[in-house]
Amino acid sequence: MAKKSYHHGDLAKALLEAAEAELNENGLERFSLRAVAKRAGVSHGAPAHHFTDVRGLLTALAADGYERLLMQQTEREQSAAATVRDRMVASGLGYIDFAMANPQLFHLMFNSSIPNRDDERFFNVALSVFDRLVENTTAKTGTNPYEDHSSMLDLMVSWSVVHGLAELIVSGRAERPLNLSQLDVEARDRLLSEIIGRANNPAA
Amino acid sequence: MAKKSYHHGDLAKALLEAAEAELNENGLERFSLRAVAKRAGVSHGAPAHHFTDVRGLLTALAADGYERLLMQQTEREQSAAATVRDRMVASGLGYIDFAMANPQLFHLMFNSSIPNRDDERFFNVALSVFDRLVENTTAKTGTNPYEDHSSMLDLMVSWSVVHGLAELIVSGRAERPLNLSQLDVEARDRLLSEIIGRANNPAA
DNA sequence: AAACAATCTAGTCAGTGTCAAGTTTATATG
DNA sequence: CATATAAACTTGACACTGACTAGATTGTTT
Repeated sequence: MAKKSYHHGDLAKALLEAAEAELNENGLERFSLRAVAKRAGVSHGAPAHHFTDVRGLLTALAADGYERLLMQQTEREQSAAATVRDRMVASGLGYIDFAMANPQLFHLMFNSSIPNRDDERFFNVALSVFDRLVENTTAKTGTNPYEDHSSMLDLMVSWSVVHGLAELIVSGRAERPLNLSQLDVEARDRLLSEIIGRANNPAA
Repeated sequence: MAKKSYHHGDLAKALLEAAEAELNENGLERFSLRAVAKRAGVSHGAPAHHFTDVRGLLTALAADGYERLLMQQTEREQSAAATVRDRMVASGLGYIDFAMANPQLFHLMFNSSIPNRDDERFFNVALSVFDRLVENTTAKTGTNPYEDHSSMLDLMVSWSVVHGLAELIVSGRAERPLNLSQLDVEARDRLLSEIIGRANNPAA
């Protein structure tokens, strides 16, 4: 805990926090490992002892992101869970919540080739996000997507519309059609729920 | 045309081609302006005279990408245009075609903050991609999305599912659920059409 | 033929990530 | 308790990056 000692105490954690702060301030494209080290009050060579290289650090940060994404979905599902279909929509809103609250981290997790997908923790936590989608789809369609092709197509409809919405919002492309920035939280939720809901309609 | 002369002839074009080749080989995250210059057979300072800086070069390349995206959509629409709804799906398939054929360029266009969106050509050509979506939606719903809120929601459903699908495919995340790599072109088209079609169903 | 502008080269600068070697501290072992 | 060993951290070097400057070369205009 002592800040002046040669050994930091919990540098790994401090580096992760510094990395996220740097990410939010400068974006992934201007991300600098040396700036992270400086922010954590440590020399530029120090991070290597905890994360090997910049890829290792950002892989760990991205894995943390997936855990928080899952939490955000859980929160939404629990607070607004009535029907199975409502829970599906709520899960999607949690996904979009996370993206809007952590755009740079979302970008690192989904649009970057920097995180090492073979990293065990990254792989497992990313898979559990997909697993949740499989569970919700199973509850909605009554069949396991892995066993029923049509159910898997429904899963991809749900995932695609939510992920696409998140991407279009985060990149600013949804602003022109939806004017999200001028809406309060409730109106925004209703709007996004309506879009997700329309995409998830049963076949006509 | 003479390669040995001091003046290149059409260095701007050559740089764009070299940039795309570099992009495809190394990806956006390892993209190097100096490597582009070397590939074009020119010194590392030369590109500045045509594109100011690396951002200018990649903005121009991204703008080219939007033009080609539009062409790919037009091709699909013309070859498979029966009903209005079919044309909508075809337009989406063109979008995905482009993404799969040019994953790195797609990434530059949609997931990067490098291109300057205030650049006039970039802005206009990106807008015309959206305009086409507005036109198709108008034809499908019978009302202009800018005037009818419900029509705009339909537009966002269409765009989100197609863009989301493209992102999930390009990033490799659709492989586990869909096994696209093991399908031939026709089967893949049928599969993607089915997903896009389901999302665009009229309200139940 | 001469002036001028456009094009391109070459050198320099601050900044990047990684690597190797050395220093300091914590921990385990006798 | 002393000492050996491992872990944590610093420092300096290296090749590379994009941008900037000054100067050399060429095409165009007058």
